[in-house]
Amino acid sequence: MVTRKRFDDSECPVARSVDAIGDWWSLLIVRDAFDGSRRFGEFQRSLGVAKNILTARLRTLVAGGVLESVPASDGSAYREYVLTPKGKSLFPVIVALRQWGEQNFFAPGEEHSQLVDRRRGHRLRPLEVLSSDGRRMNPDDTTVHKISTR
Amino acid sequence: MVTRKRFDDSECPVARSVDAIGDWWSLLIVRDAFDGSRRFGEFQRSLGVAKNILTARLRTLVAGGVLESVPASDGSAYREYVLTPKGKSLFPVIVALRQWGEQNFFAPGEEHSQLVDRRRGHRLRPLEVLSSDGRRMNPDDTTVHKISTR
DNA sequence: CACGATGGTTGCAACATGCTACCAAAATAG
DNA sequence: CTATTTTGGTAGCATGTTGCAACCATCGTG
Repeated sequence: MVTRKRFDDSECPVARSVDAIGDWWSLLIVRDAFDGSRRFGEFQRSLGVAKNILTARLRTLVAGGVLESVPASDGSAYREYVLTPKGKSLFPVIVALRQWGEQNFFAPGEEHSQLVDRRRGHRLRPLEVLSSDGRRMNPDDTTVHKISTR
Repeated sequence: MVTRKRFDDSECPVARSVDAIGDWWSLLIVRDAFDGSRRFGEFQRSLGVAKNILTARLRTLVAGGVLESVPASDGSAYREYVLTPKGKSLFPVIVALRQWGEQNFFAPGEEHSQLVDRRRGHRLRPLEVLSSDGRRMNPDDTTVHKISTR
């Protein structure tokens, strides 16, 4: 169980997100789910994580509505873990992490896995933070309003 | 010290990113840095984290090139922690986490902090994953190429 | 029905985290 | 200049989390 820390009461969406997926394994499980892993054993082999930890993480991800447990697609009696819509909406998070890693942890020319447009095989455009009227936003161009009623 | 796990050898950029910032506190420290926190005490009060843990996290973030320690901007003898260019390039990651949190962890109308365009005070446009030719990409529209020479 | 594969659970050792107390240097008040 | 407070840490210890290995029940297959 990932114990909920001190931010139960937090009004910061980042803190709530981190609370839901912000540990080492959860994010990688979600990444594997995007890459097509569905079965317990697939995640376990792909990640090399201890089985009890994987059990716990899958449970919290299901409890958090990121994954759901469904009957196996091949008709067997086993179950599979698939992304919910909420889980799929993590796509920009995973892409952002991937692009940051590509830019910062690989020497030029060093090999690494790569996320591409399935139809054309091209790399994706780097994510851009845009204002509501489409201007590119750097960190300094933004500020946090502490409270809003939306 | 955040012990490096089993992915030293990984070719996946997501894993390397998670290894650098993928624990509960590091991401929140980076978020606070984007929001203007610079001093040890600022981070500590804002996050409520134990001081020894904060010390360790700041050290690993500095060692990882995400933050750097500079002389205090007010001329005092203390030091401050500021984002490096590598750290600033985490902006889309933080924004993605924030938007995911906003969409999924708050009831409609519930109050929460909000990141806005400083000039106009408007909310930011939701991040979009785009192909190199500008088509919007859903998870199913993409695939992972295991290796590339870039 | 026997046997391997799958998907776990359990117990324990090692490690990371959080809390409290402590401390030295820097700033500040008098 | 001295006393006190603030800042930015360390140190020690209790607790929580993780990783590993062993075990086990169910499923699928021959």
